[in-house]
Amino acid sequence: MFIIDMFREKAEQQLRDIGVDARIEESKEGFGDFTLPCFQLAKLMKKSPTLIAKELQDKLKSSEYFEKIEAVGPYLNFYISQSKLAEMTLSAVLNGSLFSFEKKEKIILEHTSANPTGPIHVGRARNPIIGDTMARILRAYGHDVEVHYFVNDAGKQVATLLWGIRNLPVAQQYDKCDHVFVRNYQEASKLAQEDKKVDNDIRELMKAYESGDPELTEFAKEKIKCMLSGIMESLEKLNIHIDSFVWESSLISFAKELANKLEEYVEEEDGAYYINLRKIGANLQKDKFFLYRKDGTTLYFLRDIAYHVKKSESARYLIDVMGEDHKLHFSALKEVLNLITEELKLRALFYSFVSLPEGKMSTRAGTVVYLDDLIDEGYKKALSIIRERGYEEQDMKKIAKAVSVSAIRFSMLNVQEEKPIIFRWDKALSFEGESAPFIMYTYARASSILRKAGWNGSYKPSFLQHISEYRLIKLISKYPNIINKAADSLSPYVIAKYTYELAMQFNQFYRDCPVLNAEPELKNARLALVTAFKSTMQNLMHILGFNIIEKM
RNA sequence: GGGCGCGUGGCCUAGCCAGGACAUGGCGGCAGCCUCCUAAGCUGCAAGUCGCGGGUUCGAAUCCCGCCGCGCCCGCCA
Repeated sequence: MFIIDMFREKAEQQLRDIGVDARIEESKEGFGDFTLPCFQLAKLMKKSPTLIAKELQDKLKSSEYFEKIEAVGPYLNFYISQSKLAEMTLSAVLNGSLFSFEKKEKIILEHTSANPTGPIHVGRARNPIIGDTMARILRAYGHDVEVHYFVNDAGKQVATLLWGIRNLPVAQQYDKCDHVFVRNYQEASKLAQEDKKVDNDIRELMKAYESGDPELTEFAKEKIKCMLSGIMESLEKLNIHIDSFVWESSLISFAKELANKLEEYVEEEDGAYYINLRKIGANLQKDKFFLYRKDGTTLYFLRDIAYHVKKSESARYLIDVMGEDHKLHFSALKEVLNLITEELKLRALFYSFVSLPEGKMSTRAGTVVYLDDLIDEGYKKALSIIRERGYEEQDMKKIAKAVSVSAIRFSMLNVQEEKPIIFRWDKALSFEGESAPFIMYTYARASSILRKAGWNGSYKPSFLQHISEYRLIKLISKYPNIINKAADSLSPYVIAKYTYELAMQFNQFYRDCPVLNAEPELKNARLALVTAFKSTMQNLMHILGFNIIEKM
């Protein structure tokens, strides 16, 4: 059981011992640690809540776990024993048990899966950042996570890309494929809209490709790999790593087999085939989900079903990270999978879009900020700030890189996933206040103290009496609860908020409690706390995908 | 038109699922703090009809109903 829950349980036990069976809540700042509002009891006992609180206070004694139990108006407040909490928390951190969770399930988490038709832009970047962080959270919580990227090399978009590369001049301004071929893709899709013949050519190309034309397959493979490596290069800069790429084209024959198995639910319209979800009892805003075009080529819905069935063969728990535009698709997918697979846990982490102040991001309209450019700008900005502080050249580069990468990740993680984000340069690259550099700076302060102190490892927790010490300890003790919450609710932002809060609390401690100049016993106790903070922070920064640096 | 989500000081944001004590923090603004462990930090001040209107409740930012605004979706695209 997590430390803080143990204290809660002890408080509830003390209440049960005097015949009160109630759930206590966490207090607001300044009212102890736990509280029992007595309004409900007042109704039952037909007495005023204030009187009840007072009576309960008189019956309860302070204990090993609670140093004070006090009635304030209609509330009964419990104050945790500071030395007990300090003792338990510090030892849990220092022996590592605070950070270790029991082994859990095998999970396949899919994120990004961006079409390999152009560079990742800021609008899309929320997906890999959320997805990668979610994977790190689940791992920290004890799950065995495999991260997937579903490569769309089978749809119309890709046929358009291939047509564009074959039939239009290839620019040479960039060295990365994604920045080069995106122009061909843009131009090709524009032409396809204007010219029926181009559209037809692209459809023919798609048909030939799907039927397995060897020369075309080879060409496509090569180009898509190059696009993908450009995308991955961008993602790796942000410490985002994919374990496994699954190519859609490899699933086409399997997808067709599956479609046959679903025969009884499939209907035909003008030569195209769809699955009728009403027939399987689903109640969505749409019943017809098409599996095949009338030319016999497969559609994304069918291929995605096939992909999920494949995944379910190696993991019983699947998580998809995707934009809110996929909600209907996902609901339908889930309905179909219920027919085919048993005991599959399939969950989605949806996020809202990132737009620009002037509106939606659109590659074609040119209203787009590429991730590569954001990373470059961040690096430049960080470097210019550091230059004024006089570091060695190689340290400066390392710090600038760490700061920019972490700041970009944090700015995408620090908002609830379902809230839309309007991208602003100054906010995405904010280095002050609620930001990654603030967190990193705080960590560096702790590192600096420990570097100078040379602690021998002994400490007596009872020396930690200051309110700022206590608040820091209490926050550290909640680490497992926070990981638990983020993992179960699939909410990376919970970790971002907690990490920020922890850093903030350390800064209070830093201001109020000098470490190096303290009396020996107190100094040792504080060094234990600083060490505990640093370890906790290290875990959190790793989960957030920051570059961890000791000095800045 | 229907479905899903969002609406909290000038701007951004937490709390909402599991209703309770003065609504969390940041940015920006104003006023301060480096003979003392890193000032990317810290302190103080100004600034809020928690979109609007009803309801439930001893008590509503939180739950319910209705409305308004914004986003996304309702493709033989992915």
